Amino acid sequence: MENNLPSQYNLKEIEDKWYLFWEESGFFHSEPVSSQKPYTIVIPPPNVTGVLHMGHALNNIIQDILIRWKRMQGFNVLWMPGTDHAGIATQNVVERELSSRNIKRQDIGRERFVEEVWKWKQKYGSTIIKQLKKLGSSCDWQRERFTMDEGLSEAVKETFVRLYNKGLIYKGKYMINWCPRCRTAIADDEVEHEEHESYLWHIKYPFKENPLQFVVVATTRPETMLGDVAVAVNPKDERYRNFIGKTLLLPVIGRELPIVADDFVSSSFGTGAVKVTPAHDPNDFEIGMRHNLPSIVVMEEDGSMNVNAGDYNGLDRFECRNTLVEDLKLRKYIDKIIPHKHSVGHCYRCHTVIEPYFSNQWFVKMRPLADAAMKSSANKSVTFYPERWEKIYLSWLDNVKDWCISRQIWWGHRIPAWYCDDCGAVSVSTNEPHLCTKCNSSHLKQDEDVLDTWFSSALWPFSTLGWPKETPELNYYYPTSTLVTDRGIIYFWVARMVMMGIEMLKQIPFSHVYIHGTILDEQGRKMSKSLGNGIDPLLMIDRYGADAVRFSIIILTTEGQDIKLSESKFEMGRNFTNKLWNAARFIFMNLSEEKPETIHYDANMLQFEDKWIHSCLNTIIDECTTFLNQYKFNEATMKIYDFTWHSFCDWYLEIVKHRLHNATNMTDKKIAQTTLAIIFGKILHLLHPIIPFITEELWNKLTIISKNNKINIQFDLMSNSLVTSKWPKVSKQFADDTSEQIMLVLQNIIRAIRNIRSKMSIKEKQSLNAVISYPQNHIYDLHEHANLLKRMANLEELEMGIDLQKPDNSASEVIGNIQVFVLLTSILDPLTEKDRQLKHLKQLENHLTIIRRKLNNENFVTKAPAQIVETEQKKENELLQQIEKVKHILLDIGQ
RNA sequence: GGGCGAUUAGCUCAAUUGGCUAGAGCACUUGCCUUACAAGCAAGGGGUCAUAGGUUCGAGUCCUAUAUCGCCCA
Repeated sequence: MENNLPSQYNLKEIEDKWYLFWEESGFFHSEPVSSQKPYTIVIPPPNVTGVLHMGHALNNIIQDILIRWKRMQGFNVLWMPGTDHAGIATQNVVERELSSRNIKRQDIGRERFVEEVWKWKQKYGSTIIKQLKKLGSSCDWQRERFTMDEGLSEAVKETFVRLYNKGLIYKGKYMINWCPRCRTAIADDEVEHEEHESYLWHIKYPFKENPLQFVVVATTRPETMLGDVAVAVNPKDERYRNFIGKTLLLPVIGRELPIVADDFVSSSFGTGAVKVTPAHDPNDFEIGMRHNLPSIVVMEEDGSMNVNAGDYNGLDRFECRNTLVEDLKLRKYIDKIIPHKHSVGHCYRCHTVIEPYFSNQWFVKMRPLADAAMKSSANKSVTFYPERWEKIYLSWLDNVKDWCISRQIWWGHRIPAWYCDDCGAVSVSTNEPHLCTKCNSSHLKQDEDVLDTWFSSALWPFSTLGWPKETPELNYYYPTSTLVTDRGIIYFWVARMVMMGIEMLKQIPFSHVYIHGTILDEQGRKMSKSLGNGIDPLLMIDRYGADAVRFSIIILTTEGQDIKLSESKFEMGRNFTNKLWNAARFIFMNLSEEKPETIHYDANMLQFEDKWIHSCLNTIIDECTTFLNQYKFNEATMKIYDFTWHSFCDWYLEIVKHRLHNATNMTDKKIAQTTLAIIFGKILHLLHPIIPFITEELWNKLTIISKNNKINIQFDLMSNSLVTSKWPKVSKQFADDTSEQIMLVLQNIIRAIRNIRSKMSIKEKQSLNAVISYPQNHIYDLHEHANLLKRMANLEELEMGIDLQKPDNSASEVIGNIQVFVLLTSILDPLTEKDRQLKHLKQLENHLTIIRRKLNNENFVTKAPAQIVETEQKKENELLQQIEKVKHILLDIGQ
């Protein structure tokens, strides 16, 4: 076994090797075991067209940490992976690919097109899955699911039919959001609103009876006027009261338009008179309904004007706007044009301007579903972390409108509704019906449309477990434990899963929802393809290693706060993994013996520093576990980081070096070696959920070296993998407050001496003589630690005693009630020393002022808790003593 | 227009829910290639906690305004 590692950590082969081993060992696979408690996470399924970006990375790192940690805690862990079919996005991708071969989907027809998509999926669909593996994600890949799988498609049909039969799904002609580029309807929340600088066109509509008189209407979308059927005013508006019921003529077209009164019209917007275009505006649609007005559709599905647009037939909607406005200007119908800022809806898939469109679509009736979901929040069966997201989720549920679920595309779950050619009846069924349920005709045609992808995603927590079949998995793993996601899909996905879970299974789909932050670029902008400001996680993995990427990301992740990321941030993770690697190098080098002997590792045989590091470890295990329970990933990580680097490496390793290198007592050497191995082993355990690869590599080396050298590292289970090993537990026998406090004093003394060295420009290699004086009542016996102090501060001679005098020509330091004097004779620079002491004095006096300000305040002494007052008084006392000592030293220098 | 979040060291962020002299990482200064690690070690410097009021014995933390930035909804 090689005990010499290279001095720099080389990750590449290690990561692939271990991932393969874990997968082949079946560590990630879970089967229902009734005697064991499950812990389940369903992955937010990435788009099958997707490529891993930083958002995915963060999302999956968090899930993997939870999963690996719970697995180590002994839960039967299932992380259910998979992808969704991303109807519009995938169809777009395949259409684009076909068009490069000069093929339109209409050319090859629906069936062949869908075949092409499946072919594409077979070829490229696993890209993101492979990337998730690179990240180290410990998903149960044997259970990988896809929303278009047969089973999941059954779930979709079953849900549709049940909701339809219950009256919760209906079809009808309503105003929907139409994307002229994707040529499909989309849901309300798939529309992204943006502020646009545009104009408000004031247009004169002449009276039929007197064409020289006008009503001026203001509009932001003049091209829609071609579909106008009325002009509306507020009934309370004095300016127009007399015009109500009169008729106007639509400019250019000449259509007759009644003037109607409607409360909805705001008198303060524009002129207070608005054109009414029921087929192209949701508010106008409502007005149209109230006044029994017709709807005139003036556009085609691709956003071009249709025959109803008269001379403008065939023009694109924006071209039409320009031409029409020019015509209106020529014919003197424009009153004025004023700049106007307003919000314009865009398709969230392709960013095309959305057209409100009057269309026949399928809808889910949301009110009853949303009410049930709101109830589950009220009784705390679904909890959000951080909790503020609950309010946002609830307000969406509270205001939700019916959900348009039909999409005019080919890739997706085809709506299980059949229309009878003969009687027109609709049959809705999970199986294809052969006869019309109403007239028994066999001339049936299935609905052409497919369902919104989110409809199938909403079923993900149970469709992946086999529903609608009553599978053992469904019984065992549902409801799942935690859902981890970004705030961006609280409405799209989280809310809909809760609604569907409650409706279909009468049980919430998960009890915790953890909402993490969004990854932004250095300037705080969202990362996007169009801005080109994204950081590719795979490139980062390649450069820094998956562990470094995971570590860096997670240490930046604070309680749902957004994360500004730049490549340099990954250096932190790289540096830490390198540090860990080198600590291992040192340890492994020092564990080997020519003739290893077995000893009994007994708490009574431990040296001071051994007890100290054990005690610190105990605290860290406790804190780390608590923070993970609270989803405070960065705090947990910081704690282990700090312990590993600044307690274990900076102090413990340095202190035990002499026991390893210049050992006279072989048993004591073995104690040091065993402590090293035990503590380091626990560190690897604690770090494993965060940085699984390097910890696994080092753990395996550690166990082998320990075995070969008869070092009993005392783990319950000498597991061959950290994946299946046990999460460390606090052991009370090692709790040792006293050692921790003494070490703090020793560290302060050592730092003081090193500081003197530095200020007096004395080389580290030059050993010094020192005197330590402490008061009669000092609680710790420092004599025991003389050797430790001598080695760590590089002292030749060290004298210790009660109330010792300051030797001549010495630099001093006051540390609480202890005084350290470093003998410098010829090297002492009195001016430097005087500066040091004056500075220290000033610090102490400033502090004293602050304390006294409190203590002199009668209200503080009487009203603050006694404990607080007491500590302040204690501080005052200590400060006074220290100040006195420093003054004394200054006096001495002065002489 | 409504809601939420942010504003703390040059930069990126913490601060255990009101109580040690506000802490890290990076950057910076000084000295070290000390046989684990220069991706490192040792010692340092650096903050009017956005602004203005208020509550309190005590405020970075709670309340009320204001400013700036970001996100969501309409």
